Amino acid sequence: MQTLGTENDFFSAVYEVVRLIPTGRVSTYGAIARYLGTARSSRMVGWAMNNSHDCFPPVPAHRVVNRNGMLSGKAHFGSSGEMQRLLEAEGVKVENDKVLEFQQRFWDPASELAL
DNA sequence: ACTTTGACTATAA
DNA sequence: GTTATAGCCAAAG
Repeated sequence: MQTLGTENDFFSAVYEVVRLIPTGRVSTYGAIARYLGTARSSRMVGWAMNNSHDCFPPVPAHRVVNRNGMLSGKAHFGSSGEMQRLLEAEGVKVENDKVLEFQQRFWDPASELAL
């Protein structure tokens, strides 16, 4: 599935939103799911990320963390600390698998894109 | 077609 | 404050 952009699949919708996350910012599964109208499908967002490897353009999944700001999906990246390394490379400080100043770094599509 | 799972979240103790 | 449990939806086995 190449998801050419005209896809209306749940996965594709997630991919688009995640790609909209600015560099140096992070978002949560719940926020994305809620923006898509499926607030209670936060788990599906993560699942979509799992398939994100088949999606193009690549999805910056490292910018998506759980509501607690913890890198819940870091284990799914190639190497240990890969996710954290990417975040730090974008200016997002991470410590103990948790985003520092998460609330400050948090990017909510429902708020940022709603204007 | 049914069961299990999963990168979550909210609530209860 | 943390830890345990339940609810949730959609896809994979």
